[in-house]
Amino acid sequence: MQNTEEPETVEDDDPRRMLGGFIRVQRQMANLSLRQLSAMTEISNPYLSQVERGLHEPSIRVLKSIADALNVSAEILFEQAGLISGTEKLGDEATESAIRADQRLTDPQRHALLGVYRSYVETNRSGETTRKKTTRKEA
Amino acid sequence: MQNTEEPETVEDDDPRRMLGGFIRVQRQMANLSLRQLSAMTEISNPYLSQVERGLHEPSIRVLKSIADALNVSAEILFEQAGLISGTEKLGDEATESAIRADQRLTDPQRHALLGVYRSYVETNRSGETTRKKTTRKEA
DNA sequence: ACCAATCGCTTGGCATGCCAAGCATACCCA
DNA sequence: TGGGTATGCTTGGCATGCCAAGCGATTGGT
Repeated sequence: MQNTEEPETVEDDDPRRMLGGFIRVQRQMANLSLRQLSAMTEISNPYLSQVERGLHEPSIRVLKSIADALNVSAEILFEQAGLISGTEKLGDEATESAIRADQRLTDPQRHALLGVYRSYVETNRSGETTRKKTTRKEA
Repeated sequence: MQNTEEPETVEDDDPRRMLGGFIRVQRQMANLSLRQLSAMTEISNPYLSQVERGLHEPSIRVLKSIADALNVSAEILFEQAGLISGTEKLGDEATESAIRADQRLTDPQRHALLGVYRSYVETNRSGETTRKKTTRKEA
């Protein structure tokens, strides 16, 4: 950080703050102190504090153990981290991915469910007005 | 590095190698050289090389731009990275919440799809034949 | 035979992740 | 009033992420 003074907004990187805030809220909802979460995740409490305030971008390992300890599906955390949705077409594919990865389904069931899902989407597309369909690339 | 000698097997961390290998395969399938991928991702080619060989654990930012450039949905990469291993409960929630959040579905469709999904899960629970559930646990 | 281009890889180093130790505050109970 | 314990935060430094520069091997055109 080159910010020697001025307790300004971080303004450096938004996603970090969003992610941190989200984590903090989740932790508080679970009635956990930083040290308690620290014990569960094997991550030091100061670092957790910094992550929650958006001062650091946690590594994958850290992010996963946090998600794990807070009982938040990792995908949701990644979404918050700006990984998955955002500028992507993945919003559309999220459901498909989830179904594909679902271990509670047999292969035929998976296939059937995907079929139903796609038919719904297709139906809506044909009778739809202006749907926001951002098919695009990222810089 | 606590490995003072032995330039041999990495044997240090498996998931890293798995992830790296997966990325390398994807890149080669797309017929891209390291430098080409480097240009697309804005990540240096040496570092990509190291990641692919499992010498480093890439940050979220890096992982995302790789997934992006290779046209691989980020979730799949995370799966490979051992992040989203299916703790049954979370897998369940992932699918349901994905469906619930899917904006391409109308409310009745959402409801119907959830119904179908739940009935499948229920069916499997009573059927209970071959269980191939990879119950992953980590240190 | 040579040079040019391209491949993947190694190396040195700056930037950042992450932690151990310690500080300040607030709440309790004797 | 003073000590015990809980909270979140700051700081110094080791470990790791990540990159610019450069190297040896391979291919192909002249």
